[in-house]
Order: sequence, then C-alpha cells, then structure tokens
Amino acid sequence: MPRKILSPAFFRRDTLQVARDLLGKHLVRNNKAGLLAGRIVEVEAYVGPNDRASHASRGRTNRTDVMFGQAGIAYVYLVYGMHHCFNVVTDREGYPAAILVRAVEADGHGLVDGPGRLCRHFQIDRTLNKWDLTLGEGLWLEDRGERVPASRIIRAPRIGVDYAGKWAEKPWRFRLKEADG
DNA sequence: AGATTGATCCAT
DNA sequence: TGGATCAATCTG
Repeated sequence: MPRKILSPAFFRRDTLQVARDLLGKHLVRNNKAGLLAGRIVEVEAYVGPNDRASHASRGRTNRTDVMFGQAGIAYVYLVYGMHHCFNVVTDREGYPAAILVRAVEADGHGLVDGPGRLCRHFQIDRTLNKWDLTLGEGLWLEDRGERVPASRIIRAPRIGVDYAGKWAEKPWRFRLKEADG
C-alpha cells in the first residue's frame, strides 16, 4: 500500500469533514528515541470563533493564535498542569479550527485512549506547538490506504466541555467502530 | 468523588 | 499581580 503524508490541502477543508477523514489515518513520530506510529480511532472537532467549547471562542490570543493560522500545523497545549493535548489546525487562515486527536491503535502497544496518554506515548509536548505536520519530519500524519466507510463512524458529543452550554451537545466527536467478526 | 498541576487570561 | 479556570488522568 502507498504511504502518503497528509498535505496542507487535506487539512485546508471543512473541519468536520477532515475529522471524519482522519479516522484510519496514521500518526507517526520519529525522534532520537525511535519510530512510533498509530492508527487514529477517535478525534474531536473544534470549529470556528463561536464554538464555546473551543479555546478560540475567547478570541485571538498568544495561545490561540495558532488555531487562526495555516492548516496542517500542530496545536499542542498543557491542560490541568500535567497533560498535553495534540491538535491539528484545519480550514482556511483566519478561521480558527482544529481537531483534537483522542485515541489511536498504536503499533505494538494496543489502544492508546485519551489525549493525555496519547501525547505521553508519542512524546508530544509544547515544544511541538506550531510544528508543521505536512513536512514529514519528526511528527506527521499519513494515509496508508485504508478506506473507512461512513457506516463505521460513530458520532458523539465532545468530552470535558460541559462549560460550553449548547455547544457541548454538538456531536463533533468521531470514533471508528471496530469491524466485527 | 478528590487530588493533582501549571500555563493562561483578565480583573472579583 | 493574584486567582479562577481548565479540550485529563489516577487513585480510591
């Protein structure tokens, strides 16, 4: 199967569509410690300036500036003083949007479930904030040829955003259902 | 259910 | 400059 690094054009589209399309793609980390990869099985979309669950809904600040920028760039931040979260910026410049990668099936390590554990596994921290994921250096996403039918995608509300009122109810979490049998 | 932990944001 | 908040995780 061909391996293709996901390009800026892949990310520079409607965020909900990119979120669905990221399921079944692979996250790859290459550093001095070696090569790690995993198949993405759960993501969440954070869409636009009005999404109260999104950091960007509070405006453009030093922290959220990256979400307003170029698609295909990493947004990595620290939550609760101890865990990192890894996102990919999507859609057009000037429109804040990103996708949080929540879970992967890690090659040789089973399910890595949860954005904090995922970052720990892949050794992702804030030094990778604003990293260009489309260059194929250090950290990137790639297509290994898997086709994911819509019937295997489960939609659900996002996790941990109860503060966001009606925006917390949006079914903007996407999970890949395992093929049964 | 409670503790943990520190970057970020804005005014209590 | 201080305090509230937080896109989570672990231990009970």
